Amino acid sequence: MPNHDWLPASVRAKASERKLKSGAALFRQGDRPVSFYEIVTGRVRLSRVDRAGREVVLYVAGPGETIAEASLFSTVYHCDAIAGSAATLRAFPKAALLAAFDKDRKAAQAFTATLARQVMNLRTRLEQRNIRSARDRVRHYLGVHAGADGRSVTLRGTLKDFAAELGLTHEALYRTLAGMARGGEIRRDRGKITLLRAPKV
Amino acid sequence: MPNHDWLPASVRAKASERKLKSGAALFRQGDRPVSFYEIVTGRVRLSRVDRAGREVVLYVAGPGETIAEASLFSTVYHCDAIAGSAATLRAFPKAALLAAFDKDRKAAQAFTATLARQVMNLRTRLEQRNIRSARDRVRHYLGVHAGADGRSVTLRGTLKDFAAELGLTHEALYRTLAGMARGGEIRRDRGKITLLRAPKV
DNA sequence: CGGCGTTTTGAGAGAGCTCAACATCGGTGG
DNA sequence: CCACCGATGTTGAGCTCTCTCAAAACGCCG
Repeated sequence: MPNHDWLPASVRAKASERKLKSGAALFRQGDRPVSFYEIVTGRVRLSRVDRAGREVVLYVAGPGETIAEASLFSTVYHCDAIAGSAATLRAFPKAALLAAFDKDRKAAQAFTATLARQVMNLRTRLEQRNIRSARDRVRHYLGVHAGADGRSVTLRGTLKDFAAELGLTHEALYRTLAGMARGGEIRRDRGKITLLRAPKV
Repeated sequence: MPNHDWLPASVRAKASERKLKSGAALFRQGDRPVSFYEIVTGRVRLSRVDRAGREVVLYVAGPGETIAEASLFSTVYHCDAIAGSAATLRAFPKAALLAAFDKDRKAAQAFTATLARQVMNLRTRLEQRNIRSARDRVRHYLGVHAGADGRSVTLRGTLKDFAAELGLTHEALYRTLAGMARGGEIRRDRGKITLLRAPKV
């Protein structure tokens, strides 16, 4: 979800880069939001600490994803943001963003549209996680992400990344893909998966 | 997430009720969006049909949830909406909504804020689904949804509903809650769960 | 060549799912 | 008031599937 689509130039001009070491905090619960962040590289996890002192991870965001959208509309962060690896981020000042939305209705609408799309994407991923079977989960993914031809998907990262996105261990995914390929359901060639025939119901 | 918060009166006035029989389509992929819907009762599933003719369910929406947010900003629906049971919906004309946002900046911002909150909620639920252990999933839920005192949660619906929200079978949830209560970790009294002590790591 | 991360395959165990039976509760009507 | 009924709540037993731990082949880069 590249944000270059909807971020007005006036805001993009005010963006600043920020680097975090692994384990460093971008912000803490209770801090006042001053910026909105896009992750360029690395991972940042959003988490809360419960009464017992245990960390509850809410989300792990990767490259291309944004965090703290909702905080744009609230006065404090309601969770911590901690780098899970060395990470670089782009920070967009909250004030500049809100000002831009106030002046530029198109920008505001584009931002809203982006959020609406995110909502639908997240719902789709949520539905996927309801599927227990690794094979059906892969099928669901292929059905949702198939390209224009409706039969092939190009993977962005490694298979391990793919496994994480599917919420499976990489071993389970390897086995599942191998099994589907053996059964003639899919074909794999370096980062691309093609649906060969309908899975037997 | 009651939408009464952000829907301006001018739009609410234009809302119309609509009833669907089980299996009836609310809209089909490719249709032009004319309305934005809130589900009052029943279930509506969003799905696509892949080349092989198999239905891929993207999401199942229940009472209180809204569908087709993103379609407000696009010219065609990109999935089907089909009633999974007898359902009643409230329809808000797309044109009225957009017009209201254009006139009333507060309404537009409120809508955006609602979407932003939804994004965060969905991310939280997504993270929860990454947790395999039923017990840890319950703990995560309690940690996230604890009330002001940080130790108690009041369930809205039945335990079966709770199980569905957690993505567990109701049997697994019964057993887990019983086990946690037996171990002195929580206390249950009709629809309310209280955290008694920190779970042993 | 040597090291590191990804990909792949193996074996075993645990945890939740499935099927099944039963208890409980609230509403409905005779 | 009681019998009936459906839905929720509860417990039992077995099974399947993924996770976990382990190890080896493969590819890439210094």
